[in-house]
Amino acid sequence: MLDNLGNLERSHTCGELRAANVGEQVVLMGWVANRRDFGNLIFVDLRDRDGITQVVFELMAFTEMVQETLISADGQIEFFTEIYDKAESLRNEFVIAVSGTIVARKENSVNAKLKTGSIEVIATELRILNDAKTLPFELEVAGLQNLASEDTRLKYRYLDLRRSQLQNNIRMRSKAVTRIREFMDALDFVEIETPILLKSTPEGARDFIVPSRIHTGKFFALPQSPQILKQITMIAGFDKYYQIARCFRDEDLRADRQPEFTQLDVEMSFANQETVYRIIEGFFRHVFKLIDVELPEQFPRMTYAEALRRFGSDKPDLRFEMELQDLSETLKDTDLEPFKSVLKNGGEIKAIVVKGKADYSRKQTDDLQEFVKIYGAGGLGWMKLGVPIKANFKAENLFPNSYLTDLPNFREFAKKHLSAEEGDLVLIVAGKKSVVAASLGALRVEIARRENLIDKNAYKPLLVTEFPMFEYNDQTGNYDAAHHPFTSPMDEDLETFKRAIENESERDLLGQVRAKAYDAVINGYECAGGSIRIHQKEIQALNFKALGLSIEKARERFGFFLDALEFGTPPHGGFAAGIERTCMILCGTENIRDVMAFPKTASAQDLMMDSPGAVDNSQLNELGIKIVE
RNA sequence: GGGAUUGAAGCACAAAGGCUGUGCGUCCGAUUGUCUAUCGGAAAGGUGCGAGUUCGAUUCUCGUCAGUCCCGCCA
Repeated sequence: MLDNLGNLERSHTCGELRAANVGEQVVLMGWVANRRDFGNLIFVDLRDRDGITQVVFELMAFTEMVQETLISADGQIEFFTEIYDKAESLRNEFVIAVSGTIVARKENSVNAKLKTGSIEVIATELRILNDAKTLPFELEVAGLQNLASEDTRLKYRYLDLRRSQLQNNIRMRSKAVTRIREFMDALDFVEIETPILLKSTPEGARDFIVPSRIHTGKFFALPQSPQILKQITMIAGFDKYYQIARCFRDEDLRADRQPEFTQLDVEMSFANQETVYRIIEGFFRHVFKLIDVELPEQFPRMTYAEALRRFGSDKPDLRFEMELQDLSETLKDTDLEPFKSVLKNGGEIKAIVVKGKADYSRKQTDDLQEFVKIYGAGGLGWMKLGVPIKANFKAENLFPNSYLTDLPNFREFAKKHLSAEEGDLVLIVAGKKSVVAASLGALRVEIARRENLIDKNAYKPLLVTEFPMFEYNDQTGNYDAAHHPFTSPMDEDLETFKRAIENESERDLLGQVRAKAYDAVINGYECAGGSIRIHQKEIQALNFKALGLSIEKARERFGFFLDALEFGTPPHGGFAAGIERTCMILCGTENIRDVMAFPKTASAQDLMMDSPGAVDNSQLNELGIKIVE
């Protein structure tokens, strides 16, 4: 029934034949994407990784297209019963090999939708290399409104991956990684592999842990990132390190987050921020050429503080405006609640102006109200600068002196303090600074999405600099490392840093210390992050103290690293870039699963292989592990 | 840990407190210029699972499972 491949070899892929190939004998192999049966004439769309080529099977060779080649010299019509019967038995996703002649299609039967649409293959031999069951879902059909649901497609991931979109994405990713290697190699970086089996350090994200059989009761941990090891390659004198490194974090998933992911991990000796920025910029510039996008030689820069102030986010999407505007000063004497008490408690009042959207309905603003509540905002103030002006708060309380007392004066207020015009919608959030930033920053992005304000062809990179060194932890009352515990404070803030540590009463100064830490942001995605590290043990010791980590604890966790730091550590720094997030932008998708061959679901399962799974008791016994119910 | 949302034939989707249905796919037949073709016919089989309300639930309620998105989390 099925044929053997035998010694047949493929001559072309299904995407490369053109009018110039007319007359050639070719051998194509691939999958049957579609079959159109006309009784004595069958068209098969043959698909491989490269594209689709139309193959023609005729019972009798008498069309004008093939006259010259297939009708015998004496004018006898040739019948091709055997091959034709075979062609009739073809079904979607059968794997076949076709030998045949390339002919030009007549002008009126050219298919402009196909790269190969000007030609077709008249089959002279057909080998059915494998059959296929009817697929559990359709791959790609013209007019198909919706793909099968994602869980079905994830279960049959190998089928979903046949779709051209995923094929293209995974190929793009491969090209990107190749380009990265080219780029790093040309700059004399050394690719060094670091262990996957590491030691757990209870900092940061949850570790995935791996039990040791030989050392019963002890565990390895998978790397959250090769941070310490890459720093050690600097101490080891490699000067420039890189790795395409798999990282593992046992945290909840998001549209752009999976428990395992890949980073370009880079570290350089004798480098300051500028040195690293040049590599980051160069790397992204090089990779984005894959999609014919020329990123600027120097990325725009913005401090963390400025990003938060203007955009309410440390990863602002610069493809659209709608910046946050501060009304705290303007309204400092207001009597209007809750603005008044917010200001009294050290909070702030900020607003965004949505151009031309004064016609938002009550339902729409209610929707937005609910949206900001997700981020902890108490509510959303709004002013619709239409005719008449509408607002969900009263003007007479807004200004204590009441030189503005009626509604039309909102117009002047909005014009003067927010540059808002007739027809605009003003949205206001008041509250704790962090809540205002989070809610209004998210609202800014949400509205841009809803209102289609984002140019899909724009690519806006940004370097966000001067990240804070520490984050206050409400739960423990301590300051945690905002980046990681080896990040260097900024030289300018070194005095503050020391004072905060030496005087218990000035501990809160830690919140003001800035780090030599930075992110690269593209289109609102954090695509890379890094820092200059501490290379002197005194500063490192101070930092542990700031983090509330005793010398003993620090030694227990990073003793080997502290030792290493004492043997002549060069100044060094680096970054890690998210391969998936970068590829998401290159591929124009908003979902990380679209750039990973075998992703997991939002609940961290693999539906294809059904992992994670149980293990045999014998395995557990060998590891000395008991499952507690 | 929490919130939102979805779950009906192989796939997608409409509908409605009482009968479910449509498109695609599948199968059979016809068909020599289609491009996911056209025409005719057929099969298949059901509202994730459990409980409750009800004369009656796919619809309402609760729980649970699964997908997606988000908050928390992600040094």
